[in-house]
Amino acid sequence: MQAIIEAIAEPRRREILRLVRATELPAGAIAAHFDDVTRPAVSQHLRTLREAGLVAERRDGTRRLYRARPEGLAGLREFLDGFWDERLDALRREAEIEERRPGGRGGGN
Amino acid sequence: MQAIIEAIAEPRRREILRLVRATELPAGAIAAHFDDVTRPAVSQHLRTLREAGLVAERRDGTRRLYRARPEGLAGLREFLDGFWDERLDALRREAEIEERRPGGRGGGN
DNA sequence: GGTAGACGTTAGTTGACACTTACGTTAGTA
DNA sequence: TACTAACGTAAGTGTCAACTAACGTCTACC
Repeated sequence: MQAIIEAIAEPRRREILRLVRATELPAGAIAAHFDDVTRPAVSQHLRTLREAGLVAERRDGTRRLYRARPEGLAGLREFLDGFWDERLDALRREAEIEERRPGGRGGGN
Repeated sequence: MQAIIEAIAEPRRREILRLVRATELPAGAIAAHFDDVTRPAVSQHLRTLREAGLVAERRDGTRRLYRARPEGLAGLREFLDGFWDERLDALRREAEIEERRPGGRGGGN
């Protein structure tokens, strides 16, 4: 969970994710897409993404092909959804308490 | 967008968000919840969260009350949803291309 | 007006991390 | 085997952010 958020917190890694979102790409092609960063730097980003479960790696000769793994974002998505759900639950509880109060506004919206 | 992700990338800030998710709390009460960090540090976190649109601030005398603002997470949610949607679109396009190929596998799943 | 309480802000320090350069590793090829 | 291509890895460097200590700012209350 922490690894996932830290991984996508870096703009460069989000850009990499977009590159391999639809197409499988070798590390070299990914690195060639950036003209202001070296290949080893991209390699390190790919490692971070892989350890966070956000990309899958496949060997093909001397090349390593990467593709996005959207399931890896499931944890983050659940965090967001859960945040919203529990927020709604809290508001609902407060509304019920309000409703039970003598002279409560009753019907409200 | 970048501000939102950086804000929730810090574990301490996520904990603060959970604290004010259902209840409105003054800064002092939030700081008192942590025994390994000083009050100014919490104050700085609250500023970061506020600038990212994740919490709302309300004055009450000398106190400042904070509450979560789930709408602030909408941008991040859209990012995740969009990521999934475009991924599915890409897979669908590939499937169509496969289908048009002479001798293509046709209806496959 | 003076005092106290509840905060935010500033200056300075320290640890983490993104980056580069240099090197190591593996697979294809003559 | 020797050579090359496509990578990952290690060591070192600079920058940024989370933290603390000290200070400044409001508001309530006497």
